[in-house]
Amino acid sequence: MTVSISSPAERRRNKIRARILMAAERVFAQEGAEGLSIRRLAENIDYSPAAIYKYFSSKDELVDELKETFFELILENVNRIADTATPFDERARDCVATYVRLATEKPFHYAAAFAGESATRGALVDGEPGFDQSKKGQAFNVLSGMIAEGVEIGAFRRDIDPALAAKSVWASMHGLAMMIVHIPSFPAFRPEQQTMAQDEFITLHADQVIRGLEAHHG
Amino acid sequence: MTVSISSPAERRRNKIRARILMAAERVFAQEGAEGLSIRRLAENIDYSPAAIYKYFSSKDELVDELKETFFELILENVNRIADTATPFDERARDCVATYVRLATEKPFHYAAAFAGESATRGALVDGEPGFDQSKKGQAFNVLSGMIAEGVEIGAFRRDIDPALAAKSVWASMHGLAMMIVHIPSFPAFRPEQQTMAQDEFITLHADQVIRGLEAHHG
DNA sequence: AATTTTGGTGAACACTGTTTACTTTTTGAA
DNA sequence: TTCAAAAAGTAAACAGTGTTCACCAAAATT
Repeated sequence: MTVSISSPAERRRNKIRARILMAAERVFAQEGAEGLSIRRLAENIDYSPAAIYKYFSSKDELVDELKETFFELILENVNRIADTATPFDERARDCVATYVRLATEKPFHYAAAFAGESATRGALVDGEPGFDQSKKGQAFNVLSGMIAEGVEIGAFRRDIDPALAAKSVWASMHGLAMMIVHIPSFPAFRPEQQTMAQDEFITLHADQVIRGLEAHHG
Repeated sequence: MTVSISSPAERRRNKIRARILMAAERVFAQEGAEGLSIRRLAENIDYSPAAIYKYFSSKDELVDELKETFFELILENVNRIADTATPFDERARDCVATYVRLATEKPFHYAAAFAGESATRGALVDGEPGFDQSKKGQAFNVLSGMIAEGVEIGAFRRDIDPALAAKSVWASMHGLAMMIVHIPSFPAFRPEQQTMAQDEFITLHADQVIRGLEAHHG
């Protein structure tokens, strides 16, 4: 980590950049990428639309920064849980559940974080250059590490390849997250249960996913 | 099923509707919803943009029909496999794997089928009115039925609620499908393995998901 | 045969992201 | 402190988008 010495000009610039991002964050969180228009954004901060382009080369770049910040939040939370002293199984389930819960709290961020990927730069597979640097990549590594631990201590099947299994688990998490994001009432059975059932269901799903990894010493 | 007797006028109308849908399907399959513009579409079939609106009330409605047709394909395939005489476990895994494979073959269709949901009409949860009529709903019911069968014959844990478990399994399938759709190289480790690894991985994932349901008689 | 309904159109509305040419402000150096 | 160069900001336009409206022609109904 290098502490970059910044000139006053630079600091001023970053301040405005941050102000743009803050305004963008507000409307993006509530209306998503389509609802966030450069013109509206510019008006919110009393600038002309063209001014935005002095700070961001495109709308995509701007949104990319919102997404990265969001995944930073996910990473922090997952990391914190992974370092806990609680029993292994509980920790694992907690990670999965937390990931999904955070995703559902900022549905637009989460959906956009994956949707835009193929369009822009090379994306989200380990081995890909820069993957380990991205917040998403780091989150994956935490998951992968936890699974490796599970295999070592004998909680998980011995024949599991942690990197492979991590991808499978991630896919399962991702699926539930996307379901809830796209269908807010998921997985409601009856309307009155909605939110309660959702939290319970996340735990159930996490359980199910982890169970698929567990070793069964008869 | 009522056989609707159609007047010549009606038949002509349906023919043109179908022609529009076909042209739309072509570009949608390759460029997605954003790439499909009413103006381009109109030009392809030598109509004026406004003409489209005599057949579809909006672009969303047009795209909705493409999505429904796509899920019809998924339903047919899954149904066929579910009715097979092969061993239960194999059938279950096959269903999951096939679902994911079809999704990845028409990535735009699949992604759009879920993305648009929250915006348009009420969506994709059993109990919701019209769910059982939609192709998606029917596919869900097949899955749910298969799990119920698994519980009955003792292949799956006795404490499983089929409707709940089906949602969890679906979420897991959905997750892998979306991962592959959004990140075509997923889950590649090294570039040269890409497509082979993808098919293998789908099977691995399906295995993992089903394993989470299985009973373990020690 | 007259009338109503349907099919089709060109032009416009209200948006979108982005670029260009231009002006003002700020900065760094002579 | 003056002066050139760089940065910040803007209005206007470009090239798109989905959609609507007024209008006309053709087909279907009465």
